Amino acid sequence: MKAPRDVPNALLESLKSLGLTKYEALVYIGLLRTAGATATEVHEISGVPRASVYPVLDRLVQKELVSVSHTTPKRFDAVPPDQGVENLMRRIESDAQSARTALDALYREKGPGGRGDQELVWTIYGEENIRTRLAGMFRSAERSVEVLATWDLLRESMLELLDPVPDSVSVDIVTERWEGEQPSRFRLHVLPLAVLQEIRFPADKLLPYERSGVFLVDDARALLWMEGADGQPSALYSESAGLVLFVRRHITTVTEWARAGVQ
Amino acid sequence: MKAPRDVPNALLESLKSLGLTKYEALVYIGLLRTAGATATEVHEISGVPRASVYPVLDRLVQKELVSVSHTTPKRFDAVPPDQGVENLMRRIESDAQSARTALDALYREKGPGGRGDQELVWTIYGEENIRTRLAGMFRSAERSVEVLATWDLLRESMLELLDPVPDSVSVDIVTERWEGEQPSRFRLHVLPLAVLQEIRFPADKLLPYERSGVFLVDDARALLWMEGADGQPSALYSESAGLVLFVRRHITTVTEWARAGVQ
DNA sequence: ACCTTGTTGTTACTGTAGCAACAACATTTA
DNA sequence: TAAATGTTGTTGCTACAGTAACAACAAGGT
Repeated sequence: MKAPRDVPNALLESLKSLGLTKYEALVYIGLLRTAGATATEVHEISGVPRASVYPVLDRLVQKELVSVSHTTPKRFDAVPPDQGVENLMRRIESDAQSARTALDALYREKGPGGRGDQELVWTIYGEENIRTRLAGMFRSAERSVEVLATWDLLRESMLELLDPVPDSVSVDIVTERWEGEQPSRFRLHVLPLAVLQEIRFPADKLLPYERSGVFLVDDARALLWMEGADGQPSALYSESAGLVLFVRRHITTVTEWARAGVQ
Repeated sequence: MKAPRDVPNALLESLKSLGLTKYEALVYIGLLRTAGATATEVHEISGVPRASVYPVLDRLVQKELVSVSHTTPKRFDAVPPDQGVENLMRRIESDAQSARTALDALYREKGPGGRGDQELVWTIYGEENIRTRLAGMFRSAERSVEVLATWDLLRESMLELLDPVPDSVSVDIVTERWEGEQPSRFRLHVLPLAVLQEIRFPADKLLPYERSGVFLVDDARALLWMEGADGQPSALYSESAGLVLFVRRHITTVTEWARAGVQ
């Protein structure tokens, strides 16, 4: 009779998000460590009240995580972890798939119309979301793409997104340094930009170096990539004249300053 | 102001298993159909109480499913469905991954020992689980593998599992027909087996044709593949002398009958 | 200016469902 | 009989579902 050794809380949370309850997780974990246990043994190992063990085991069998013996008393055994997790994931994947198609049908009903994008400033959370928004901007560029960003950000997230930009579109990139081959496709400006480097404010406090950047397409759509101290990226996107003008000025001014050696 | 058209219940369930609540699902669906809606509009579209809309939207932003504008009043927009679903799946996948490794660590602690597999009859649910058990049996075969199964089952699930059987092990396969090339690796017995074909019982009722089969390894470990009328496969596995002997007799008898033309 | 009207965003409260936890009891096995 | 098994019912708890009310603010009319 092993002790109901306590289980890392993170593991319980993970299993919960796979659709298990606390008890189901505890019982499954307990069974992994003891093959062929009776219900009472499961209770002792997992710390789950004995009366609750029976319905929990039923559910776990239903979810294909444990198998049952035909003895009396019944004995239970856990499916190996990698396969058990896969059994759970299979259901979720299938739900995800059907949700995707059903949602997509609803989504296509409405055209891209609506005042959605005009004259509003949107905040976008999550790197993935920002990247797809940027990809959409670049793909639909008609005249110009202007980029002012830290090298870290460019290298990690940007360069591949710039591939789909049509050839007829001019691409200007401003950054503080460049490693590796310089692509001829873009007009590249490597400038020692103070705004892109470490900053002290107030004078005695060093602000952490962040990945950041601004992006302007066709002088009409702008995106600001920000990154909080926690490393969570977020962005502002807008087609409003106000923000576009601000970004326009920002890029121009910073470039001019750097060129003039103001630093 | 569109009607809060009711949403297919299956979709709500799918989204719930991806970690959303009912309200979160309704609001997200509503936003997919109306770009840049205010909180009140979201309330009208989704049918979610207006007061509940605010915390729900907060959570959706947190989960990277919607973006927010910086106007007053705030306006909200949904991330496109395929990407939204992927944002949800990313979290789940990562949970699954960490769960897998953590569980595996626990799992390896206990050796394969224990009375787990001896003298007990186990029921295994789910085709995947049965297949992995069979794979394990075949892989560890030392002398003989005997298979008596319907052709449907053999073709769909079995043949690839037999690949890892060591060369020194004799493999006997009994089935009611064979399509395609006959492998020389196995001793093959194609016999018109009544047990594997349609059966009437009682005389006027036709039992549905099922995929079924019995498997015997080294005369020591047996697995019975059953399939209920609902098509859900399940299996019995045992190393007990009783069941092994039963399967031993079953295979022998059936083969003898068929050979003698008893039909 | 003032009052009205309607909307926004927030807070508090009630109801409900599913799970967690406990107690008691009938049934079987030794 | 004693011990363990399997079942039922009750209670508490928590997160979500749903309702009501309110302060803050803007627009419009007199």
